[in-house]
Amino acid sequence: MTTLKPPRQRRKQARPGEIIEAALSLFQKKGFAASKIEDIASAANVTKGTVYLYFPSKEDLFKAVIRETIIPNIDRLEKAAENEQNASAKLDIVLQLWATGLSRCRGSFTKLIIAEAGNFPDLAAFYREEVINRMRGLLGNIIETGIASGEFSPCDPTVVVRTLIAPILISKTWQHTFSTPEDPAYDPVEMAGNALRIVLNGITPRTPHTTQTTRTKETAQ
Amino acid sequence: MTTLKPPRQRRKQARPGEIIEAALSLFQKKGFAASKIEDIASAANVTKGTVYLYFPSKEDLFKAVIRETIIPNIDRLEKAAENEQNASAKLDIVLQLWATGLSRCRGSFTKLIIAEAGNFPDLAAFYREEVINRMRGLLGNIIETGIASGEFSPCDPTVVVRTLIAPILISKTWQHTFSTPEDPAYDPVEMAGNALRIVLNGITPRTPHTTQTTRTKETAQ
Amino acid sequence: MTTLKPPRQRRKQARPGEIIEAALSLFQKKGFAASKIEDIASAANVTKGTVYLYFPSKEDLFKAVIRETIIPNIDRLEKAAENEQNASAKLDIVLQLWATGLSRCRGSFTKLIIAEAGNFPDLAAFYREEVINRMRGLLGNIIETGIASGEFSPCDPTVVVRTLIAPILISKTWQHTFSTPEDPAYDPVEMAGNALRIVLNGITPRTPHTTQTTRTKETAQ
Amino acid sequence: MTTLKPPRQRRKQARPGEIIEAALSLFQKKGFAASKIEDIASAANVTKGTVYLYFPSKEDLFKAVIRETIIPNIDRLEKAAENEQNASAKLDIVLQLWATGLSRCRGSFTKLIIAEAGNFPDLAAFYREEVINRMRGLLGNIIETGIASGEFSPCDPTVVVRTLIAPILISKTWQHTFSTPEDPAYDPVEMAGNALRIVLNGITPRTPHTTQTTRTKETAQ
DNA sequence: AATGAATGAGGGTTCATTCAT
DNA sequence: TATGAATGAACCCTCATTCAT
Repeated sequence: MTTLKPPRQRRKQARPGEIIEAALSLFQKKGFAASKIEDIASAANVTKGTVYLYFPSKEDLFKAVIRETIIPNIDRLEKAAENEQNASAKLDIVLQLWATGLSRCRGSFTKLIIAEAGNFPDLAAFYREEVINRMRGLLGNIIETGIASGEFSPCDPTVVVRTLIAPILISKTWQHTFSTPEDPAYDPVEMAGNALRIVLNGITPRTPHTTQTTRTKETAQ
Repeated sequence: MTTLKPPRQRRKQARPGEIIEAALSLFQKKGFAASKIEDIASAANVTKGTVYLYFPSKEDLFKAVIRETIIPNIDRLEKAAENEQNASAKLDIVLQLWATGLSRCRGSFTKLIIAEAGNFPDLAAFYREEVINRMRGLLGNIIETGIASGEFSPCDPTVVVRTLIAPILISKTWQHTFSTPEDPAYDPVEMAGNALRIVLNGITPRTPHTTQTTRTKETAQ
Repeated sequence: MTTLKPPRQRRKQARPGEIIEAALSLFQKKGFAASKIEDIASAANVTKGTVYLYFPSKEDLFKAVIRETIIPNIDRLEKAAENEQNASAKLDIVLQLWATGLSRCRGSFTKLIIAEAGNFPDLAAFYREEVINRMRGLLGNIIETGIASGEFSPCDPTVVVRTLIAPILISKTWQHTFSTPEDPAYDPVEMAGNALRIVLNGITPRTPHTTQTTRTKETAQ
Repeated sequence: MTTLKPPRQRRKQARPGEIIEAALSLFQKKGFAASKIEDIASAANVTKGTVYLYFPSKEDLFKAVIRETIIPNIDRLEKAAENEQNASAKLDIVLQLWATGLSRCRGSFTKLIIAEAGNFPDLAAFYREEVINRMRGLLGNIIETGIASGEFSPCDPTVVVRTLIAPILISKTWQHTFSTPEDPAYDPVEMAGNALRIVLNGITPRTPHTTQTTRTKETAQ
């Protein structure tokens, strides 16, 4: 088994991955400019020089971090959607999986990308193509299917997609920007559930003269 | 007439404003840390030293930018809400005005704050107190009023507020992060209208056989 | 009377003097490098530009301060010595007057000169000639007179002079260097009295028939 | 042998010492504020950055200089005093050793501290505690012992200590402030001997019938 | 004669990058 | 392959000096 290899050997193979992981963590926590190569190195249990052995510059390391880390996740969401029958259920599973992934992640990738997009325009473009647009397409298709089947009212899918995505992204981003012990951010998973419910049903009472009954009972997560 | 004043005098009056404007632009374009005082200065057609003539430090300059740029807008929103009768109208006017302000603004403060919060906690705290919390309170109160009057279904105002705010913030943030000429971001004003409509009504058909009618017609900007 | 002149007029004449006085005060308090032209200016109730009207540079202002301030004092000491009869009395009056002058002065000139001698060698030379050497000569002559008349033991006047001067200079300098509320420096006047007493008892012949023995022989270097 | 070690290694060990030596020299020559880190660095044959590799700030470098240079000397003085029998001999050995140390030292710390105390109170306090107060205590204890044993006349030890210390400090300070080739300062060692002799004869009880003879003739320089 | 807005060289400090070992 | 000592460009900020008014 690989785990039985002598540590030194394992290390050699694993070095670049360990450095990327350490860099990811630091970039998420502090942003690109504020993450020092030396700190990344010591988080990966190597020294400064070693980082430069594998990555020609800090910027290249940053790009490697982005490329290695995000893309694999989207594939899973697409698979999951296919297994559901109706549009609501598809929306639900995609949003839940996505939010759960975000929630488990210690830092915020979105935040990082937002922060550095100005300084790394090509990275932002890469992220838009590979992540944002794929997510938009996935959710947009589900909405369109729902409209076609009468499950949803006629509406602009693009708008709905953005209204669904935004609270989740914001909740995760907020968590690393403004949350304090007294005023914690919502968890992305919770926020995803709430957002989907509101978007599906709205907050205006359905029947004009009916007392609003059970509507919000599902709110409980 | 002011244009007849000697240039030196005119400058003296105008300098702080010019510097704030230049700083706003650069901060939004590159973030706080990555904006060099020297670049801000030359964007304002002065030299480094002049910036320090009016602002004791880079951080103070940043706070001045927020104070001059954002806070006055929030005061206006609070006034506007008071003039409306029902909760929907209040929400509508507040969101429209807010989004219009954002739309006119060349950059995105939210993006800036998100980007720099980790490294400059003071700035983030200042912004949370002076901007975020005031917006949350304003919208939250409107929602509560609406619930009390039966205009809205019982729901958690905090959640609704975040669901309303998020798309607007995201649309503005996106605009400075990912938008390209071919794939422009939604304008905040448009997004605000859409988000309010969706949140008020939801996307699930109301009466099984009713056509969804005119509600969305004002959507077009 | 001059005090009846309109203030504006008086000011104009007095400007350079007022600036020199303010500069003296600040230089003594903070040293040359740490005294800002702007502070000197506002201590003299003028603005920065005005200082440059009278003194071409900070360094020139410093030199003017030295030249205008110290020299007049030495003349008085020489006069005072002439009025006393024996050498002890001359020493006493000179040291007391000198120490009193130092004591009244808020800062320490000696300290200032010591501090800046390295950066202003020509000023140090000027001070050595005009102040130090004149003081040494004055005191040295008194000692020599005293030796000649039998009032003092035969000794090297130069050494005695330095032993007399040092504690006074140090006391004043210390006051601006190390003294704290709990551990205040001696006043120069007090120190001068003590030093003279100790030195006099050392060089004044005792009773003619006592043998002073070997006590200090090991002292020789 | 150490000289065979690869230069890089040797350097690593030697760097801090080389930097301290360079700093000592520059601090003494130009004072603390006027010594640029870059100049210190190039005097030690390194660059600015290297100085910060070993010392976190200019002020810390200064403290290190004092610690390495002065404090070890005081320890030696205290040891030396313990080995002598009577108070005069203790004073003699302490002053001689101290003055010899000062004499060998190329610059004057006292001068440096006097010059910078106002602007860097921390440094002055550090020096007062670690150097001045220890010297005062050491000498003061010896005087008190001598008074108790009848070796000295009753007197104020504090005053005597200051009268003893002052000429030595001044001679060293003068050397770096006013001395010229034609008018050199007394060497601290010589000054210490002279001061001790003068002070001892003042505070040592005489015998009524001894003639004070030629004792001080060797004093002549 | 006086002002004070504006300048810009320069200092302390940080940190990505290099390179001898 | 890995190290870590050394570098030097760049940033924030200060302040002596200038000059239009």
